[in-house]
Amino acid sequence: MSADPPRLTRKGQATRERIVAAAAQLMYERGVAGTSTEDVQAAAGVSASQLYHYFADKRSLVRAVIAFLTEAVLDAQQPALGGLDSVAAVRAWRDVVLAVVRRRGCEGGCPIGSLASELADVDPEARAALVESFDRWEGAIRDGLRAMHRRGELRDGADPDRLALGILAALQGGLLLAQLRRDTAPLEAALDTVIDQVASLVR
Amino acid sequence: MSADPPRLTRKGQATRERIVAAAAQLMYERGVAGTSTEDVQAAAGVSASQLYHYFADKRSLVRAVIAFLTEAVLDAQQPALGGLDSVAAVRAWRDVVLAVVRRRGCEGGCPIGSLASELADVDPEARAALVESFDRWEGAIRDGLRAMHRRGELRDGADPDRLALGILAALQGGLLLAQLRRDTAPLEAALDTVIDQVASLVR
DNA sequence: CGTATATTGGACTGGTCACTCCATTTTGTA
DNA sequence: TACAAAATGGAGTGACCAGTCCAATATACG
Repeated sequence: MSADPPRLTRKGQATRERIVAAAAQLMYERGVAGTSTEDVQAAAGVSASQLYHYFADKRSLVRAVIAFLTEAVLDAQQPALGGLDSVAAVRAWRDVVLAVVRRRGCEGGCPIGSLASELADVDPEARAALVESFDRWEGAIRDGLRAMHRRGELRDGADPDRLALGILAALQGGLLLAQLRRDTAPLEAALDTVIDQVASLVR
Repeated sequence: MSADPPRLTRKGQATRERIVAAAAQLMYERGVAGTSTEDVQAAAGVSASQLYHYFADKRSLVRAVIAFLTEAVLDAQQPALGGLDSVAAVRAWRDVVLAVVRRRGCEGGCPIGSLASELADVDPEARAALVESFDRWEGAIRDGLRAMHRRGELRDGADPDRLALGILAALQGGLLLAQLRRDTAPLEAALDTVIDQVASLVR
């Protein structure tokens, strides 16, 4: 499908990463449309020819940013995200997420969610990449709940897959409202509501 | 605070509304940054001087669009949104929301939520307007749950205000995931999870 | 009817943006 | 060391875009 990528020198790799990191930061703060390639050049300390040497166009830079932010977001939740196989673990993860959000003063929302909202209907390739990002996130939550279910800790009627989706959606909606109101209360309410529901399904 | 608004002729009023409706449609489909004032002019069939006769600048047009879409979104959920004072009523509202989303093929997400994500951190006035929009939405949900609580239909431990926030967040997150995946399943899972939680708190 | 005011047409502008081009320097490797 | 490929500098380009300007027309109202 894709042609062979041009070989990258160590220096080239470093430059490329600097560009992606700078772009990710700016696009998170101002959105993709609000970030010009010139802004990225200035922030990364590179010239136009460098940026376009490593990326075919702005959209392919955006795809690299999606990959970069996906790793950053999932990493920031580790190790809590890795073992969500008890209500206590889920509540601990909730606390980790809230700490991250508080640290940045409720600004910025979810890096992946913001990109998803902006790009879902205007950039099909970005959308596909974002679907994959959310699949990984959802998968991590689902694995924990499935483990609980397998061990018989959840009632038979409970559907761990749907609960995982419910938790992820509550997180995204809670983050949006927290960003808008500059207050973590909506995020706390959202997560606690779905986590209480999980708890109520424990035998 | 604001100067007296220039008087509008019937014709002027109609022109102004045509501009707002066209802008709302385009900004919903492509985002605010993705919609140029020239696009709006073409879609509304007006000239640049007309647009800038009725709106000081693009940002004030955006504020009008927020008001317009807020009414549209809340209206689309009536009368279901008005009487959410039983679990059955909440589930009926859920079905109304899902019908709306299905009708548009899961494209577009939430008109207000999308604007919130794009504007929360870059346009303080827009953010304030969007906070008000969500307050109205949340208020409608909260009123229903409070009525249930007042009538003693919810357990004493239940907090109707937090539940209302949880429902709104689940809706927003579910809409985002549904938009991204082009599938209503995430929205159904999100809403059902929080609604089941409400149901589990009924005496 | 007459006049003040609202509405409209449409060309124009200064700035920004994504992206290109070509020359030059640096790096990997035989 | 020599050479091919990679990396970089930086000016340039055509398109687009928010907002302006002034003249012309339509409308309200005394």
